[in-house]
Amino acid sequence: MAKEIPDIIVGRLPRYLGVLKRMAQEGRQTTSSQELGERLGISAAQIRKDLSQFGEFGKQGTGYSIPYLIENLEAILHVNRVWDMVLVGVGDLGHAIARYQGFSDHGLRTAMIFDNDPKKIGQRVGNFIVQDSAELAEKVRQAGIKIAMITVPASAAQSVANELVKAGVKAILCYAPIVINVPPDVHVQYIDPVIHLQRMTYYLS
Amino acid sequence: MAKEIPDIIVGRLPRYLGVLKRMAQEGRQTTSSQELGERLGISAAQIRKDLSQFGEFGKQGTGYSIPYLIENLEAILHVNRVWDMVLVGVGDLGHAIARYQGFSDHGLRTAMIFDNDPKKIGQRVGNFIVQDSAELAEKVRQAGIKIAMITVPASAAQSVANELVKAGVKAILCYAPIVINVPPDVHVQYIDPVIHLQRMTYYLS
DNA sequence: CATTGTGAACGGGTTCACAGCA
DNA sequence: TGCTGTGAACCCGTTCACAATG
Repeated sequence: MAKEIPDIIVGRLPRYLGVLKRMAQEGRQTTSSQELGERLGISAAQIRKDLSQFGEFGKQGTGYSIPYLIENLEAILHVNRVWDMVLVGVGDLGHAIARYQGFSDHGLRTAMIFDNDPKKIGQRVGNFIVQDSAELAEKVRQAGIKIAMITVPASAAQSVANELVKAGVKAILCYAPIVINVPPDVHVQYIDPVIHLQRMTYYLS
Repeated sequence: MAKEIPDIIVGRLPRYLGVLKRMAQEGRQTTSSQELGERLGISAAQIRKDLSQFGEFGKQGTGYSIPYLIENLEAILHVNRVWDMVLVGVGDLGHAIARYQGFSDHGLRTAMIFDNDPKKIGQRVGNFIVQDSAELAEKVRQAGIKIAMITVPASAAQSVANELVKAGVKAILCYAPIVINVPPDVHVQYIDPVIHLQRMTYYLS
């Protein structure tokens, strides 16, 4: 792979993959850039151009084989394997994520959960026993975990992130409503409902 | 307001507002485009240009008054009031959102919650009694609610969205991992952790 | 004949650089 | 002097349009 893929394209690939998997579940075998575009609200030309960055997956006149395209996208995104993840912060949201069933079949698996509240440590949540955050760095490094989800309060998020980086984590999904500082080789994504909601209130009278 | 503001700029405003509010809590009175940029990972020029779309909020040599800029951004985003929201789907995630304390102080308030599971209807979750989805459209319209959060399974999301649209909702935050179809005057935002995570696995060896 | 893959054209978002002002 | 606001330049992502092809 000589060429650098723009991040904005990478960001669309999981969406393509998700729609394709749903189509596969519906029993579909082939699709076209046009149909994908309609389902996603993206132009057909854009989808073709995005996919063509990684190879020639389609056939003229026929379109794309859904299983074949899924297979290739999973390989591109490195989800043709299972990534263990660590969850830090077992409040209401952490609780929900710990029990979430939607990661399997997408190359992701919650492997361990941590909290620093003595009342929570040792308790069972979903299929997990809440472990002590004090042991986070050691346990995470030992397990070779590279992906983390942070659901602690904003005030604790940066120090948790520091621990995770120390433990060798390279990708963080942060639910705390702050920007965290990490080394350039660590990727961070944010999920904050307030941001999304305020983006929409702009358009409300 | 003669000019149309690009959506990509609108999408950044809530992030500016969030950082400014945190600065205000820290007791700060003024800031600069450079400092904002460093905190957010955005160039100073971009922040100045974004803000200048809406007026001249800064002072040369001094920077921006934090309270003044907050006030203006809140007005622009229409969060200088409180928007009632409806939550549909009281699973683990809905449960967490119903109890979430992070909406207040941001112009947002969960006002009612619904589910179609007879075992959940009538139960108390947070400060709410779970109401029957069958009454959703009527209750939501009567309350004049314009914003909804959907936390039902993917298979139910579209029909819930249809009900919400019927009830006059104009903004939907969808946690179900599918694209929903709505009229062009209804805004939709999606939150799906799998999308964010797979975007990062691309960069992992 | 439908649909892909892609070079070229286009458009718009970002950065630059500096005048203007406290 | 320090920092904003902004026109101009630049760059990059998107769309267009069509040759290629099963």
